[in-house]
Amino acid sequence: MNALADVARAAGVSKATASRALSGRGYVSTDARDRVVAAASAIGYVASPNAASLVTGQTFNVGVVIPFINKWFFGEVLEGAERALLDCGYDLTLYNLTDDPDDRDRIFDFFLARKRFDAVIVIGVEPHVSRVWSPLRLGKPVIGIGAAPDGIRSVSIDDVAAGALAADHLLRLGHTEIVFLGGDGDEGDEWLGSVHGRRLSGFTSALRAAGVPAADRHWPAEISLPGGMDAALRLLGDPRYRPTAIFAGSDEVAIGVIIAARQLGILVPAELSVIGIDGHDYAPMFGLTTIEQHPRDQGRRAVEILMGELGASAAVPNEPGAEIMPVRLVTRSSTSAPGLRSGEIV
Amino acid sequence: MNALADVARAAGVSKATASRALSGRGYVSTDARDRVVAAASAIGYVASPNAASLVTGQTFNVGVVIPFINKWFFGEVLEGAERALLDCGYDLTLYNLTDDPDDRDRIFDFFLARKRFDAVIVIGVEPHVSRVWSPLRLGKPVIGIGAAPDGIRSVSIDDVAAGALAADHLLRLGHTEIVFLGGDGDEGDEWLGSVHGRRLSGFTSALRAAGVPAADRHWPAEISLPGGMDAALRLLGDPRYRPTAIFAGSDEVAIGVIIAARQLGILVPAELSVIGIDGHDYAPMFGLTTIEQHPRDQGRRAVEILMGELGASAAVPNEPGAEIMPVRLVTRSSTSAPGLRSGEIV
DNA sequence: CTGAAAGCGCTTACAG
DNA sequence: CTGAAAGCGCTTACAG
Repeated sequence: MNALADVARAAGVSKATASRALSGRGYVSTDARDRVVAAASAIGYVASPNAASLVTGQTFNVGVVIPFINKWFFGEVLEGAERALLDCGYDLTLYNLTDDPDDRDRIFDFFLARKRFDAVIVIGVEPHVSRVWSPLRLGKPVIGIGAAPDGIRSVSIDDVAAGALAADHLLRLGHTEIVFLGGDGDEGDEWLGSVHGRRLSGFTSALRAAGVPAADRHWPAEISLPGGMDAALRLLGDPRYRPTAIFAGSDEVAIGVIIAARQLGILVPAELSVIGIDGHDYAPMFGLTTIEQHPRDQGRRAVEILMGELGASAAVPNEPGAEIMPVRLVTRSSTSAPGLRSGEIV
Repeated sequence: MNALADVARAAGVSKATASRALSGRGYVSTDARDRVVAAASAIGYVASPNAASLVTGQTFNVGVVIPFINKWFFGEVLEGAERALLDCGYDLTLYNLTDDPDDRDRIFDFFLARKRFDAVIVIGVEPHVSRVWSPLRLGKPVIGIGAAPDGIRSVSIDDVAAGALAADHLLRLGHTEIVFLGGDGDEGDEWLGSVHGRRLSGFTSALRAAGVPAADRHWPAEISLPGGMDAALRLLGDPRYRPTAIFAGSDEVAIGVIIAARQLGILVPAELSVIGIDGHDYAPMFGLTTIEQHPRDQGRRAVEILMGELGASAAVPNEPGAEIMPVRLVTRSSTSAPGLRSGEIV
């Protein structure tokens, strides 16, 4: 029954030697190793990682918590992390965290707490979550991507700087009537600390620095293509006030804005400039100017950091710190100097 | 050290009783159970699933193989499967299968083969893969979603019927110049057995049944929004031949077509009707007529089937069979009777 | 209903 | 370089 024992017997060695030969740990003569490997493949030996984990304490398994799968940023991060983990021989166990509070408790306190993971990656979990859940109590390395609970290190872009960069691009083109589209309606402290809140705050600071009125620049929008479209239809459909430029909190929102503009007969960029954040796969086909980031790299980088820590036993686990990944302004055809406005034509 | 022993001692019972109290298996007096539960939470006991798996043979973990994460169908299936598994107390271990052959071997023969999973779900793995890899040799329940290697049961829509349904819709509107956009360029046997090949074959059969010439109706397109756009720009940009309708193999391709048409100044549906397959989240905002399916339900259903088998030890594992999920024609504004063609206006 | 004991399939000091 | 033995943290017949 004991599979390893069968291999050992067939190879004419002890279980200990068979184990060493197969795992590559410890000294084994070339001869013995060859016999063991041959016996293993002859028998069709498949290892039981559980048994090994039980004694070594290592699971070669990382838990990943993600709030969305079918949104571009999250899907890309997940692909990047999966690839990097696989390359290191690690499994990725996926938890899709919904808004349901019971769900959160179950994932955080039950699934993640069990001794099944060497480390945990939390994607897009906002700082304020630390009020109800501290990953530190898991007692294992944790890292956030995009955002992270307070006190947990993270890999992300500088959202404040990205917001300012987008604002600067529009200001430099001569826009002053700019609206930020994205995130919740309430600008409570929690929201201001979130990814989209930080993008807004960078944007607002840049406006102020340029001497442009910065109040009431925020229109809420669900962070998705339909969400961007809906918000833009409401915003642009109101003839009393129409901005000359929109800064969308994500490319998905920005593309929704462009589609809404087309539907309303508003020319982009002549009558409306649109800039996003992401570097979405679809950005080129819509000519979208954007602040480009590389979520796959963020996923990969987070795994690298985790691996460094898991390998070097001397390292301090969960040393706080934020790894800032680069962004870049990519100018396409959705932004230009403010031109004619339909209101003025009519 | 032995965590369960600590709990047992604190509760004044044996490890056996503590185990029974915590797992809910076997008889335990209410009194003992309460003491054990109290002791466990006082100590902060966290179970080691590995140890339990080692003796029971159950891992409460399902391996999921998926070729893409950031495509709508696949993301939805994954969300549906994840939710269903979580509700059953199962973990989902994710493997993103790329085109790299080394990758395939590693995932199929190493990662999936280990005794870490109670069952395996393969998403969108085409029939011909069975020539190089048979899931049956895993010796555990396997199920496919969307497609499945030969000999493996699956949950999917009837792609042939869906293709015919789309064709019938266009034929009924009066179209005869119809092109199918999707899938590879080569129509080899392998491809014809794939999801998009089956959609094409249903489409072709329907044309023939209606007495409409069915040869050379297939234009290759990468299955994505940019892929649909590129293919449509080439197809529609050639003035020598322009169909009055396009049947896209997926909604992503269809939306790409609509965007290409806009860019070329071709009116949809007046000059070009477009129909897709999926029921993508973005379909409504583009007014896309489509054959709607529900990938989340497919993910959920596959988990149900697996759970039924894992629960009932009497059940025959891997009994072949295809579970067909319903589709529905959803008519929106992207299809109409064929009207004026730009070529004719000029 | 409860406990002592064996054992799940491995790995790892330890002694040789 | 190799093997006998102990043990990782649980569960499960078995006998009571």
